[in-house]
Amino acid sequence: MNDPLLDLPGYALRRAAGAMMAEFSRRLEPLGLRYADVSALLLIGANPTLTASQLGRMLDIQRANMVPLLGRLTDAGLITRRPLDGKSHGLHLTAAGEAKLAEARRVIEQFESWLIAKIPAAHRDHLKPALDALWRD
Amino acid sequence: MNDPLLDLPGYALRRAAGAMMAEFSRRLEPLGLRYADVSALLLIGANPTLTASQLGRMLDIQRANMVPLLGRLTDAGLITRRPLDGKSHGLHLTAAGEAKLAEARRVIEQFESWLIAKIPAAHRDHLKPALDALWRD
DNA sequence: TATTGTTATACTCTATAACTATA
DNA sequence: TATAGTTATAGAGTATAACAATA
Repeated sequence: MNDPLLDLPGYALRRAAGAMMAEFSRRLEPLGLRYADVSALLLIGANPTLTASQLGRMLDIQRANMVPLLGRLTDAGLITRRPLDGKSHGLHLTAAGEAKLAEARRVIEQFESWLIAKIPAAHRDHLKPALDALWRD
Repeated sequence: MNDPLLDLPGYALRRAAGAMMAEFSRRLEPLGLRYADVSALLLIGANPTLTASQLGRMLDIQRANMVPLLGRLTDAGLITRRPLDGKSHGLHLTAAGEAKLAEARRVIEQFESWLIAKIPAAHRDHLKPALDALWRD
């Protein structure tokens, strides 16, 4: 079977990302979290009083789509919202949120190690800078 | 603003893939194609008499989800289906499909060159093998 | 028995427009 | 005027179960 897609870096990028995110989601399932939830928890934990809009900009998620995400985390008792002024609300981890984030950090650490280990040593240190050039520049 | 996500290769992979697929989709828009359409056209063009199930396995798309995709390509007059036996159908490009694929190939070529050019030269040759290790092994 | 093509369905993710209230 | 938070909605992508017909 002839597969011309296998020569294309762009296609490899999409398939690799899909495979890795599927694996990451599988590892997060026991925690009852999706990967968007984890990235939000990480940023809220690292930046107390972050607002929903700021968080959305950092994650490149539309304001409107933050609503169900933050609602989910709030319903799960992982975050609270405290008014900063009349229109903004600061996001904060609850004790349960801190605990869940600690669990998530362990999953992340193991997942990232596993991901890196899959890459042949000769190419390993080049992946992160190459990827960063594709989305941060 | 503190962003611990920026240290994670897995996060960079997801964001890079998202950014690149968004750009690729933008470039395909004038052709009236999505990237799944293009990958299907490429594989059908390279493998006459490929069946829908075989194509789905190569693209890692469920059989059921091939139906709307191939229906779209058929409605656009880009492919035809000819019975191979009582239950399988071989997929073939029409003349319009060949022409559209030729256009798509030019878009792909320019896009892939642009993508590669974004990567610092020192890391450039390492990206494809690193990505392949993540989804093909 | 396994596979092909298909229908139906549901869930996730993403994008846009519009509204209210506040800065 | 611009921004924050929200609602509603629609489009994609993806996953599962089930079915009839055929290998």
